[in-house]
Amino acid sequence: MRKIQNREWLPGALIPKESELAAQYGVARATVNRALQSLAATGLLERRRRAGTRVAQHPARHAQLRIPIVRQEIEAQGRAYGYRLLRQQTDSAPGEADGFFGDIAKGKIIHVVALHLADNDAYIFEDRWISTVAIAAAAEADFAKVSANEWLVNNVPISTGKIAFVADIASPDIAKVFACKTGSPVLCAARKTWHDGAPVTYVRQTFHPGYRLEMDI
Amino acid sequence: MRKIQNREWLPGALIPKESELAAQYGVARATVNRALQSLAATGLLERRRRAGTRVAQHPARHAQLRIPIVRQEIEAQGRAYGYRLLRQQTDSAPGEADGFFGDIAKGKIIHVVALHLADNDAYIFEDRWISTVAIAAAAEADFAKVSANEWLVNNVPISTGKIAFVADIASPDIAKVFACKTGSPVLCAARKTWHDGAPVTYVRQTFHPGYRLEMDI
DNA sequence: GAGTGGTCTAGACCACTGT
DNA sequence: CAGTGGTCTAGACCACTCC
Repeated sequence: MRKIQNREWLPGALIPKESELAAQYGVARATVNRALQSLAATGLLERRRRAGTRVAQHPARHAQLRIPIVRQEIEAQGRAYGYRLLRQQTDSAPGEADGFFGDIAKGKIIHVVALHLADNDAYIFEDRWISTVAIAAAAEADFAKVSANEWLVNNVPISTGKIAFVADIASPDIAKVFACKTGSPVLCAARKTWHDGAPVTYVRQTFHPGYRLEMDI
Repeated sequence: MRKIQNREWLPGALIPKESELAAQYGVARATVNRALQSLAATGLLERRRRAGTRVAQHPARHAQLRIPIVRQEIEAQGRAYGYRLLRQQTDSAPGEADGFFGDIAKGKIIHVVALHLADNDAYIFEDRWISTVAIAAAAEADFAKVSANEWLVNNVPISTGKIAFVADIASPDIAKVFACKTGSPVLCAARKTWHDGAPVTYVRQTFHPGYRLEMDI
């Protein structure tokens, strides 16, 4: 890393092979290997068998985002977490989910609208659709007591997912929730999760106006 | 991972120690160690010396965001990348950078305003401040030919940074650039980078309306 | 086909931290 | 202060892929 930062090894340059570095630094090759793999994971190096290891052409590093678990995020700020269920009903898949739920029947999807609070201030407004096909137990869950977020974490096996962040403006309903003007800019996250290839839940979270999504590079 | 997904090991549970797993699976402890470290890196496990390894209470996995290199992102979509310098001048630090540049004198900061284009459509509007204290060569650079982004990548040692995403609304100027209405919601990224503890550059990028920042979980 | 990185092993010592 | 994970070593074999 020092040699890359000092530009001794320029972007695109081929660096010595593992065995040479091991000899130069007087360490075992396994140690060199772990170091180089670690740098490759952050995007500083590109490695290919037989072709060797090169300094990345665009050594922008990868950023890691810890997906915010709402309760933890709020409590980490020293604020009191609150949760309020606004609506829970069976529903059809939302148009914006864009085919996520495939042809799952109307009665098989639960629609939960809820609000996460920090010290009684609205923090995140959440629209969530849960498939009872993938998660049969969800049909009997009472999301008034436990947030759907936490219920799913505690009852559903780990799944894969995709998340997208977009900017939106507060609709009149959202503006009322956050006590802001209609048209205020708000950050939204749309998240889809699957388990075993089956759609589990689609969530659209609207963060309070002024929210900053921060991460390290 | 299978045992966590099948809920054999529940969230919060203490799992066997490395040496036991090594015996169970008939592999070396170093192999178990690498596997567990890998799962810990994705957020599925939490490990502490002496305390052992536990399944994470909220096993939401970490999302990795590849910071978009603008040219690559656009070309990956099969669109032609374009760059236009709108303004370049020495300037003082912007108020929004919030003390990032410390007490660096007014004449020591270059302010570059530029536009990244995809097939001649405005894609990202960029306001960038570069410290010539950290990067003396920047004073002579001509950002009309090369984007500041690429110039920095090719001339500045790798640095650390922070990035924040916020939602904003298009100002009249921004709206003109993107040919959208004033007040349209736009996603913005504010990025600070340091080298050797010294501030290097502060960038505020405004993405075109409708931009989605996507990542995998 | 040869050379590179990928991965594993068996063993060792160390650092941290909970009891 | 004992037990856990963290890290290193020396050696080996394998998989891939470029020439």
